[in-house]
Amino acid sequence: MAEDKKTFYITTPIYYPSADLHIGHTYCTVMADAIARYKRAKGFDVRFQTGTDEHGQKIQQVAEKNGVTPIQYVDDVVGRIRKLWDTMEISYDDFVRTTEPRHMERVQAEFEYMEKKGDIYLGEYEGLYCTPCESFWTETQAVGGLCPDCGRPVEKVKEEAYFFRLSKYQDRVLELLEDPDFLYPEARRNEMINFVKQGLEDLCISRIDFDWGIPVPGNPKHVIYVWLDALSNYATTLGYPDKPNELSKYWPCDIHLVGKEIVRFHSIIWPAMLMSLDMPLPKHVLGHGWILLEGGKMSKSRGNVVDPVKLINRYGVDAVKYFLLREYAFGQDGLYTNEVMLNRLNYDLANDLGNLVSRTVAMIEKYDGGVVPAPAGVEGPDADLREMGMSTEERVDEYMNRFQFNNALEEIWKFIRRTNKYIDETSPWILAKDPELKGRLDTVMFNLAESIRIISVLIHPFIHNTSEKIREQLGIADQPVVWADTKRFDMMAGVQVHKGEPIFPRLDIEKEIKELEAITEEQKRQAMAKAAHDAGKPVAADKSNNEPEASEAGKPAITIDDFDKIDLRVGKILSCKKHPNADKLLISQVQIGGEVRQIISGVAASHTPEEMEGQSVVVVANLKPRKLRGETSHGMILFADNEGRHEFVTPHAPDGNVVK
RNA sequence: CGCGGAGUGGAGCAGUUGGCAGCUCGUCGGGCUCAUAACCCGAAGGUCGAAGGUUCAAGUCCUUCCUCCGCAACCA
Repeated sequence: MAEDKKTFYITTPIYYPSADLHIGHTYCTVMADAIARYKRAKGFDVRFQTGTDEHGQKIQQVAEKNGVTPIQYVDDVVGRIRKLWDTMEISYDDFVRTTEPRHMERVQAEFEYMEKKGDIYLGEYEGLYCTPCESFWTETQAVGGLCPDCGRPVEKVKEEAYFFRLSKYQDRVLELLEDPDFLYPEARRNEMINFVKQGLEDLCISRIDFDWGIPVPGNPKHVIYVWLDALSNYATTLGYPDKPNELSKYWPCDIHLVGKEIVRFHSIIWPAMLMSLDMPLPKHVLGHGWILLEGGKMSKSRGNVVDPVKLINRYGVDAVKYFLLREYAFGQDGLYTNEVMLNRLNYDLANDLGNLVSRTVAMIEKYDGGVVPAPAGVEGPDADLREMGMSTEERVDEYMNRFQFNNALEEIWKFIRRTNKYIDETSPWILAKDPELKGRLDTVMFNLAESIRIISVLIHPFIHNTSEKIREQLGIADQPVVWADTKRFDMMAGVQVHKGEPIFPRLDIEKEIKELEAITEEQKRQAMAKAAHDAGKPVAADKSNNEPEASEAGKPAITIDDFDKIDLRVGKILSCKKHPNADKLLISQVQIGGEVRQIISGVAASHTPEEMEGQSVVVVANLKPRKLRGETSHGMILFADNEGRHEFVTPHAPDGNVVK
């Protein structure tokens, strides 16, 4: 029986450990975990894989900045990522790191296979290169032939590189995308079809300008670049290509769960690679939406990242999981606020579910000495309750098959509310007053115990700790959680219940919001203090510093001589107009002493030209002139960055004055 | 015409293949007291961004337009 268990393979993306993860990554992993646990409950032999994508230039650079080797750097971050998943009780079966030999060797084998087949060729990658920065830039990035990072001129460089014949698979990929079952949601599918129809170019898959990667077999001055390395993880861990039996057990993958930003790589490039490798294609790619904050996307530099650890410490793993799964519609972006989250916890978990368990167990203790009585007969709302209880599983299953976690949970909660209503309908406290109605009271208590038992099974894949707490109070903690038991209504008679602590204590929302905000402020403050602190000493000395906030917010210390190089002047904006050919730019004529300069500023989102005119400002006067979308800017007007809004820095002195 | 997303009762959102517009919260009124000031019932509240069109029938399909939001170009 166990032999012919159906298998099910689901993956999350492998995350890039250049920084710690935030609630967006948690969201994706929690969904994958819920699917994995659900499929296990349904009897599948599940393989759930997550991991980290550890190569590439950015890791190499961040590690250097921190004065450690790349592997030391990623070991540290990956350790914290694994700890996060442990804390969240993510039930992954395998955690892949692209720096592991089992992965690297097999990627090289793939490369050789594809090369032998003629799908990989050595060509020339042409780009604009800035030697001091060791970076390539595109034509549009390097405006005016200058490096966007350091301002020095870039040179056109042709570099040897390997290419994958992506174009060869264009028609087959298009065919795949036209299968409505392959890629969800539909909006993404249309987007991808459109993209492919515009034509696929061959993909550059190697680099020689950095070495933190998997060497190209037979030509080790090249390292394999990003996608061939990263995407392969889904198959290399299964033993591709040397262990075909293990591979075929779980391959093709059932679900690649990914964020919408990498749908393209998973629904176009990865299938094309697999076609080249003569491997079966994954069955589904699911692209989920983003969790947005008020005012836009989460971003480290804006300091508005929601830290999952903070929420878990305060409210528990199940609360965070429940919220993520219940609140957002799959595939669409969703808004996060503390208030929305706290409301969910209170209404659904504390009021509806937690309170239902409390009141039921309390009544069984009060009326029956804590032992669930046997039912006497069916009447009134009994049949409706039982029918709904035993059929909820079907509706949950339907939604889960369409990856609609929010609706699946909503179905379970409909039954929870139905059970609360049943208590009102039957008014056990009235039945308890009349000894002749004891039989009826017994039936009611039994039906409630059965309903809650079913609920405990239904919620188990999503919030298993809560399920176990409920089963503890129901007195069935020692019995295995069996999915098929959601179809029964005859298991609770004679069971001894135990009243315990409230499963979810009710929260004081206003107080919690205030405290969460205080914590966020404190974290921001610490990050800034740390950045300032780190800036004061050589970076190499601080090996423990892995916080990207620090490197982004803080700048290295400079001397007074460095500062002296900058010529700061007071200027007065005489006139201002919008840049005719750019959304964010304003062009100002600025009086600086006897001179009038044209200076362009990227502040159109914060100020109208009218607001600019007449302002006194501080200007960097000796900045090299530069063209911006066709207009020359000679200098820079300073603004204070107030959470994205540019505020004027106003000097109270005549124009032309030196600022020092 | 750069790419994409969104505009649905006070708020946040669902609305599969077109078939009487739903959910949670909030508001108002009522019920109950077993329970975590929880639970249950009822009510008010929407020209589904605008205008055309297809259809017996459109939030749902087509066209045009308006407004927001990401990304990209650009933020000396």
